[in-house]
Amino acid sequence: MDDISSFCMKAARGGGNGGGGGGTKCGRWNPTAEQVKVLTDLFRSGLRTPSTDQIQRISSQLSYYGKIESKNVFYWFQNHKARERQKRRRVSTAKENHHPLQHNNLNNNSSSLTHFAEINEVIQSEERVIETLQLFPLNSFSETNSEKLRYLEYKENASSFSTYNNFGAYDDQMDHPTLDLRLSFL
Amino acid sequence: MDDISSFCMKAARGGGNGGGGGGTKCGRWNPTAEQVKVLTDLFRSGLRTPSTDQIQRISSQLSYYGKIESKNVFYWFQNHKARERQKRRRVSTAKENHHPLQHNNLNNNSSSLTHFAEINEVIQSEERVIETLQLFPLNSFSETNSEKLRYLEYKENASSFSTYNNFGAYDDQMDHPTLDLRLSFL
DNA sequence: GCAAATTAATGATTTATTCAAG
DNA sequence: CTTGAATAAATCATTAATTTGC
Repeated sequence: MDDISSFCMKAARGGGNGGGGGGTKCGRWNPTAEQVKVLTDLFRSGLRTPSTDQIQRISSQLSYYGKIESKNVFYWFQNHKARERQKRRRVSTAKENHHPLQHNNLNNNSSSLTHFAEINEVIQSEERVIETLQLFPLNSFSETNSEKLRYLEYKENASSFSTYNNFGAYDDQMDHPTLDLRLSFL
Repeated sequence: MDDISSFCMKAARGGGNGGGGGGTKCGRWNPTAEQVKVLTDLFRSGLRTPSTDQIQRISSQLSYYGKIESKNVFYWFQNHKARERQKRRRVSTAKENHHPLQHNNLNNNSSSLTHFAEINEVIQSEERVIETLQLFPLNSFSETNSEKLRYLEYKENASSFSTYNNFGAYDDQMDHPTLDLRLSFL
């Protein structure tokens, strides 16, 4: 609880911070433009999870441009990586019905599985619920048979599988299919 | 029988992949965010090697979100499982001699952080970064046996890190830099 | 022009996973 | 079955941008 932030001198507000200047804002690391540039270049070059050694070197080098600690470098890569991914995901999603779980989860007795509850909630949006198609019927035929099948089949029949794949139907808005993702083996 | 893959229409390339966009890229399956989410949730819920039956149902359901074939589902699980394992293996490569040193460190400015593994980059589901790069070969501080620190340590030592608000003196290598930050690999 | 108020970015923490070892 | 190692996702919190009223 000894919070360091207690004795950080609040320095010049506004006017940007001096890169290597004297401003010692303590609250949190505030990277300089040069620091950000180098970090970004490293990231773009493919570095995503620098090792300790790398972090220390980066930090050491970047300290020339201003105050910085190793942990800042670590956090920067963590955040940048995560947010780039986030950004990509957002972009790739055309219509995201991302509804926070609210209430009634139908009468699924399988709601004991938290993940599934979430999945169901996400997929079946509030608007409309059509038909429930069970991915994993509780009374599915012997899973033993299914397991032994394995997907070596796919390699052989890869082409034939694609038969029933509709393409072109994914663009228009159909009713939301409801995935009933209860696993039979659970 | 009828091979779909033969008549996939080459559509708009670039412009992101449309999750629900119209592009019908044929080259390879490009999962939408929703598809990835459902698959990931299934995986997290314990599904690792879906049966043929399961795969078909999953594919059928996911086709609502975009083009998909059963084989894609199959391959996804194969790849995801394998890559998760790979990732963990890489991380725990040097874990052989696991010595817990979550104790008070930070005595040595350089070696307080210890434990390591060598992950320069981990492959993400969508992103690929495969090049290995050296950060700053100029100063070959190879004294570190490439021991990577676990950054949980940073959290623990956060207070100690922030204790030193000195900037510049934090690293023993204060020899300024020459700013030779040219990234050797750039 | 300028600050107070509001919003957007992003640094820092916490939490939930994964595989693998014991 | 439990625990260790190590994230990555989700979240919290603080700083910078910006908007707005004067």
